[in-house]
Amino acid sequence: MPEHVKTPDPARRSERSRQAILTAATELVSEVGYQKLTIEGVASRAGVGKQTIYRWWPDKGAVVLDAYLALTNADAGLTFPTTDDLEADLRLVLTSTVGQLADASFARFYRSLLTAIQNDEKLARQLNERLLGPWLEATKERLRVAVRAGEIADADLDAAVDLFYGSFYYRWLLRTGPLSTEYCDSVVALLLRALRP
Amino acid sequence: MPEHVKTPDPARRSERSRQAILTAATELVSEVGYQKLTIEGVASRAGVGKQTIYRWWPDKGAVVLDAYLALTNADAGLTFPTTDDLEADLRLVLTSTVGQLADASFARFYRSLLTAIQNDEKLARQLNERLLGPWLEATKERLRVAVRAGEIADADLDAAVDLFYGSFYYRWLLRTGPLSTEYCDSVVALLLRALRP
Amino acid sequence: MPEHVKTPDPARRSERSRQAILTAATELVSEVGYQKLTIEGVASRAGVGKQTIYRWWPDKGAVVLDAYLALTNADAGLTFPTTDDLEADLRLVLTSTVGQLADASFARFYRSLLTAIQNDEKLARQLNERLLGPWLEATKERLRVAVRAGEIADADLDAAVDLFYGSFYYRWLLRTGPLSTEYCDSVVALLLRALRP
Amino acid sequence: MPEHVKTPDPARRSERSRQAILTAATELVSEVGYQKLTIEGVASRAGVGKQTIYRWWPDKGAVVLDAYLALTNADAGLTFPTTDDLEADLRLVLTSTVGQLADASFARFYRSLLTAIQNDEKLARQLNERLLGPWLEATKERLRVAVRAGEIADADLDAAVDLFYGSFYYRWLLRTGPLSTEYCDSVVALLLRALRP
DNA sequence: AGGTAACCGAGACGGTACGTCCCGTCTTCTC
DNA sequence: GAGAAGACGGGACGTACCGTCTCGGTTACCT
Repeated sequence: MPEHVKTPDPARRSERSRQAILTAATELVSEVGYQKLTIEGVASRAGVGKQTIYRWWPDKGAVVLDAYLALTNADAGLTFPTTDDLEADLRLVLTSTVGQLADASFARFYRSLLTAIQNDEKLARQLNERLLGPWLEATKERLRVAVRAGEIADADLDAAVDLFYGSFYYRWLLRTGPLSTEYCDSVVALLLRALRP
Repeated sequence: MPEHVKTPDPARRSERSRQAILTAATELVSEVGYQKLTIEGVASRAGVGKQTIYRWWPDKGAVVLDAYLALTNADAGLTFPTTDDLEADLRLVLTSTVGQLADASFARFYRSLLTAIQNDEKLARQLNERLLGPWLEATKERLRVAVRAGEIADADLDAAVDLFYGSFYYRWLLRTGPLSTEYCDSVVALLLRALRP
Repeated sequence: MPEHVKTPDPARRSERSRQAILTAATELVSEVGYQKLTIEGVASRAGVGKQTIYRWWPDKGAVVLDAYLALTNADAGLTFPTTDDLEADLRLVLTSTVGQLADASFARFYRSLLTAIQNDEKLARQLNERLLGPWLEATKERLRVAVRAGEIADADLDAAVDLFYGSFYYRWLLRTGPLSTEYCDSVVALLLRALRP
Repeated sequence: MPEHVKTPDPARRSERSRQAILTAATELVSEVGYQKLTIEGVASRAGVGKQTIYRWWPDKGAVVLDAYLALTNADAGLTFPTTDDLEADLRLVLTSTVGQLADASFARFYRSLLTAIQNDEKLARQLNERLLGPWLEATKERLRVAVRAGEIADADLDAAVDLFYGSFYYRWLLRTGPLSTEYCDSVVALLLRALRP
């Protein structure tokens, strides 16, 4: 497997350029959306040659993912709220997500990301590994705590977290209805009924 | 307000061309995906001038939506399975969807459509009016039947159908896990627990 | 020989664009020279898409050749001066060429053209057919008139015209010395000595 | 006028690199021609950093000139054939040049060089000083010998050598006709007629 | 003999232009 | 007047090189 693709040397990478590119991508995805975002636009706004982008990222999806992760500090640890009130914890997670998505530019950004993974399995895998997976695991861990406390039944937690987040994202992505606090309450209520011992 | 936009006369529209365009779009979206599908490609494959497409559709999203609707005969009535076994009915709906999505080219097509609506609110509205909305309503109607039969509690049905479909689409769109019959069973089981009287 | 290269239809060609392109090329080659002339620059100055250039010309050499021919009206007939004084006729041809080359922008243009043919045999052939060949033939014809009049010997006229023009272009292209009226006189004098009966 | 351009120290120059660069340039100009030769290509083939080229040569024209001079050992003395037969001497010079140009890779090289000087006056001057000038002078000296011997008239020798070489290069550079032994004979014959006492 | 300045290979960088693809509009000719 | 065909001005693609720069490493001179 010779692979003559001449991979660049990360040690020599310009941190200044990397930052400028991620910042430019973040701004542009908020301003014009993912589809209309162009590599040329990012390069120009970042004051960077196009090649510098192509050298380190395979396509614009990868740039946008990195920009999103940088923005949300995703690689830093994330913790699921864990008080002694399961219902309140679940409600908090949904309502704070509603709060984030109320910011139109964040919403556009996140929607872009989820659009991008539809056409790029590699990107989807990365998103899962670095963002969704850990978060789903944290959610399941919170539920396991509740199971051990006897608050909920020992059900199929994989399906449970899908019900939890899925109902929510379903509305948002397919735009079948508005997201509201009441809606969050309904979802949490139904989920807890499904999981009651 | 005269509006000089010179709208074409639908009476003179060529049915032959319309069909050819929808067929070409269907094939191409299966072959190359939504992002790489081009209006020029559709026109060429359909043996049609580009103007004929632009005359009748505003953009490629609308073409793909029409192609999808034509393919699934969506405008023809759709009926939710309604036997005397609610659990079986729900399970049937999910498993038959799993069956459809197992066809890679259909999956690609459907995924394309959902990608397209992320960047086009008008398209999202149309999809809701012509496809998702009626189907969600049919689902709720099935649940209302069960409520009247005393099989399930009189819960927030809007949230309930979101749990039902959402968990499913969440997995599929975000690629967080595989779709399987067992998974369908789990979702239905949890939903019924949430709705039991 | 199927040849699926999709050749464009000359009947639909935009004359306005063609003119704009040739004009822009003429100006740019005078301003910046052949090497620094870019297709993008020509397109931009002409207010034309790049594809419109690539559709009708294979490369910038061909554009520059056409621009030169349009400038010099070369396709219109050209006549070699033919009075009853051979020496004056020959001298006139050289001195008027000196005059043309004194215009720096014309000189740059012509030099560009001759540069271009060094790396493009096809272009060289076209230049010969449309410009150099007819002119060399006209020169030989003038000499044949003189032969018939008994003014000069019946020598190898091909070599004779090469001596005539070659000495001249040799100086100019290789920059071994300046072009002057006296130099023209010397060349004509030597040539006539070589050809005297 | 301090001039802070930091000129490199020729004493420390790597002879190995210099040779490798000239060799690589020679090969590449033969293989791909002057236009398609790139500094990066030369550096890569020579196993040399680009900076090492830019440090010692201003541009690729200069590299190619040096490569040509190294190839032809031009800086070593060159002598014009001087027997007691002027006609044979002249004929020998032309026919041996024909011989050299029959080598396609040499021809491409030489043509490249002459292309390069069209867009670079400084290079043209260097070529004249180091190659063309001495050779034209040697030719004129041979003719002066003939003048002193009474073999030819005391004409304008500058113009005479231009006739001699010009006719030849005119054909070759402008590709108006083939170079052959007969052609050489014709040129020499005409020149001698022009110069006969 | 050790220190240091310069050349060297390598190659990342901000750029420019390449030649191609497709956009959405416009024009021409046919049915 | 709708439609097939496709030229047009334009914008972005991903690639190739430009000429500059920065980075260790390796000489070669100079204390």
